Amino acid sequence: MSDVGGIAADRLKSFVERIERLEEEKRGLQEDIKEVYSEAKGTGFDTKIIRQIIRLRKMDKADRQEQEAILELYKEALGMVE
Amino acid sequence: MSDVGGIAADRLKSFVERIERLEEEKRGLQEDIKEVYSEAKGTGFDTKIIRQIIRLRKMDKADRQEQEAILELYKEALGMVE
Amino acid sequence: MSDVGGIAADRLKSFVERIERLEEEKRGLQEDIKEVYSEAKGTGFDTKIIRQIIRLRKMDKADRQEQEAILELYKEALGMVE
Amino acid sequence: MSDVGGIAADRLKSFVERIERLEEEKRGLQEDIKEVYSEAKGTGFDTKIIRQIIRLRKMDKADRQEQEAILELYKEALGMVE
DNA sequence: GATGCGCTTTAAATGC
DNA sequence: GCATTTAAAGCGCATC
Repeated sequence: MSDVGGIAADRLKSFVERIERLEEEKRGLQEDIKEVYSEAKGTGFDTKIIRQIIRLRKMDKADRQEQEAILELYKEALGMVE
Repeated sequence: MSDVGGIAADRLKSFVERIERLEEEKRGLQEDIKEVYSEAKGTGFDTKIIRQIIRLRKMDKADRQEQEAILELYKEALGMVE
Repeated sequence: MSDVGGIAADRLKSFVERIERLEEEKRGLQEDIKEVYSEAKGTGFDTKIIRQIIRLRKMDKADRQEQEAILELYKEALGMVE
Repeated sequence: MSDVGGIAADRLKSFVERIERLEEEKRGLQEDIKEVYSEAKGTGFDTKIIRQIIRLRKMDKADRQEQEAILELYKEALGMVE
């Protein structure tokens, strides 16, 4: 039986291993994503822009506009606009 | 057919969607991991400890690999490999 | 004297330590920067926007315009503008 | 005097400039580090090896700290600290 | 000798 | 506010 210093060692080990396995799979998907970007790049696309596109599609439109408004304000404050 | 402003819109769209799909799957795995932590917590484990164990195991592994890599480099440096 | 397996151990050590010292200083500056951001935040500024400002100031204006142009193009290609 | 669109322009400017100055210094240190690597290379060392040594020393240190942290956690878990 | 590419490192953003 | 995750920069390398 597996009680070590009041800790259920077997259960703990099981949790740790499950997590490690899932993380491994996750890493695999990350690789896949990287490959798609590579492929896109190889086809002549700019991956940085693709990333932006994906981010924008994720982002709520209202949020986006607010962000831009604040930025404008700050730019004005610094005389960065004519 | 799909050329918009000089850009192969179809291909671009395909890349974007593939990435989004993979990211979706990744998010799913992330959820799973979170659930395992929850479960562990529900069983009375401290997730902070579990996280640290996992980090440590990862480091140990990386460490070992580094050690081997450096050994290789030295062997090369000393002409011990052809 | 310090020749170990054909390697000038003393010299090597000296290089390593110099680099580590410089990296230490660099880390110190990074801390300082973080503190300035904290202070700005405490004064009510939005650090995310400050970061953007700094990035923009760094960026060559021409680059910026080109980036925007490309982004526009891609957005059009995906029908993200009306 | 410095209120522009509701923003304390002077303060903002001051923050931005402080950060830019610190970043400049940081860049200087980065240069220095690069030079040390160059010098080492000029002396016949393989910079790849040096980088690996440094990485390894960093890891060892982090590892040690992790070990201690986890030990602390376990001690806590076992009620060995007040 | 320059350019592009991939990888490592560093910075920024997100989520708890 | 901290820890994790994601994005961008910088660097060295290989190639032409």
